[in-house]
Amino acid sequence: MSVRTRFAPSPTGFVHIGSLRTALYNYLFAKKHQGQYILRIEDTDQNRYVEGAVEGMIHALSWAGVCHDEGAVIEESKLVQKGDYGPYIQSERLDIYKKHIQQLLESGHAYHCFCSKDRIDAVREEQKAKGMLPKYDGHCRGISVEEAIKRIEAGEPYVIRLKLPHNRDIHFQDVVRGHVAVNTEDMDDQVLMKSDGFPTYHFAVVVDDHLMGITHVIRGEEWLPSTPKHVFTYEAFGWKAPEFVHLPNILNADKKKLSKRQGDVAVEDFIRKGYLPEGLVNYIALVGWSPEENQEIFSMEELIAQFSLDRVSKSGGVFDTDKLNYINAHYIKESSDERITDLAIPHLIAAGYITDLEAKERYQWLVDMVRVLKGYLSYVGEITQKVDMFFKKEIEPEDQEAAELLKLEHVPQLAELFEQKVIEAEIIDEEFGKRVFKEIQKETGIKGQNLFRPVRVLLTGSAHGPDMPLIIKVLGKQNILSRIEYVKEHLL
RNA sequence: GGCCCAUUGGUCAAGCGGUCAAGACACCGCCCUUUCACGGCGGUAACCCGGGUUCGAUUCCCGGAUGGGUCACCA
Repeated sequence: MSVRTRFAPSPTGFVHIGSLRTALYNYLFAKKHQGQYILRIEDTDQNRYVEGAVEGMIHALSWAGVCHDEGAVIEESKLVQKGDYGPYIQSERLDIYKKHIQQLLESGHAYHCFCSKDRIDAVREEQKAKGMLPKYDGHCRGISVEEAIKRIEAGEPYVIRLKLPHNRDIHFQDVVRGHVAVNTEDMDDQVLMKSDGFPTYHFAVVVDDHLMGITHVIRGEEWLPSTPKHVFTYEAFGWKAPEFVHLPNILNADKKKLSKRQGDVAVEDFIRKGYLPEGLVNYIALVGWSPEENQEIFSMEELIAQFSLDRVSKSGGVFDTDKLNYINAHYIKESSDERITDLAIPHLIAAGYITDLEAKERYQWLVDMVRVLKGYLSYVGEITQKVDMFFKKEIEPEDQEAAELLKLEHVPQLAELFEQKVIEAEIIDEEFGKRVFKEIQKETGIKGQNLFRPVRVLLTGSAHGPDMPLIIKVLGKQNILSRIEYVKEHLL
């Protein structure tokens, strides 16, 4: 039987970085085994409906290159469903759940519960006060189907609960944790169908995973404690349970579950900042999984080829932005100048450096600038912090070091001579930069750091930065001349 | 608190009874470079604590400690 995996998010608005990894592992495992990877939307909580969330999530996932074979997809900007096991949106499967809950009711594995919220709360309070595990007390367990029907017809609200046997150990094998057993006394008669007619997660996952032929349930470790309920439900249906694979959490620097308070957790945040999909995916693949060989940089194809569930870690890993940056910087360096330029333009516009129109008119110039800066970026959005030297009109020494360089006694002479060379130049390209330094050196005897560094400050205000000839080329004649004029007038 | 899970350098992690305990990020130093990055080379730095089992435990077992997860008509 071919492998079928699924990523089943609840459409609450964005894709958490941990969810991306879950989706990725599902995808990698399926592809590795020539199987299918499915996207199912778990929208059984009507109170949590968020407009456009599904579209947003699909967008983020496809940005990352984690593409599903079946499920909700966007075609011609419309949300449609693809595959033979649909619908893939749980709110469209209500009749399926109704049919299946009936089966459990008939087999005695589930029962109607008419307890009010108040009663249940009171029971739980009392249990807590006594130091007991708060759980449903089984008040309605004994209600017969006939009585239940009567009460339902009378309009009483109800839920349907799973009827757990007493004191029984539920066993299952988790692919990453191994054997796990939980006693039913430590479990609750979980609500399967809510009073609004929607299934709970615990019921819908089991029904859907079975009906959709899912062979491997790969999900976050927060589901580990509720897996016994699912296992029991499979059993109640007489179904074969899939393999369970519970992934360790991704943590904050303080080792707590990655949360919004402490920085970026949504893949949308990383897209916005200008991370490349290859970078994020490559990094995230490495938190919770390690390859056999000492490899760090992986394309999606390589990940697919090398991925294996038995190399998934058992314990949570801290999300390390430094390492993400390192990997992302690698991909930025490998990318074409045009690609990075295209990504950089919105940032440059937002920062007010260029307008929409200029982005088009001066595109080639922007590409040249990006070529100079590319090697300095961890993520594309960072470019707005590095680009000032190409846009500013007034050169002021950036720091003490730059100011000192400008005070050297040969600087006026240097400025004069450099300006002259630029005025005479036909074209200002990289070669010009290289040549002019040689000429000045020959004519004046000024050389090495004494030559390059003051010129750098003269032109950029900074004592450090990218290769001078490159900067000279990007700056161009007019810029260089006006900058030297400014410095001569104000600073020398 | 009950239950479940985990524990190798600051971080990600390899290791699967005998190793000088890999590698990467970060950090430090050197080289390259007019400078800063990049790159290259090198360095600092770890098996949570007790008991067992064994000729021998980071590796296996049991306790403890610590951390995390979970205890909803949310997923």
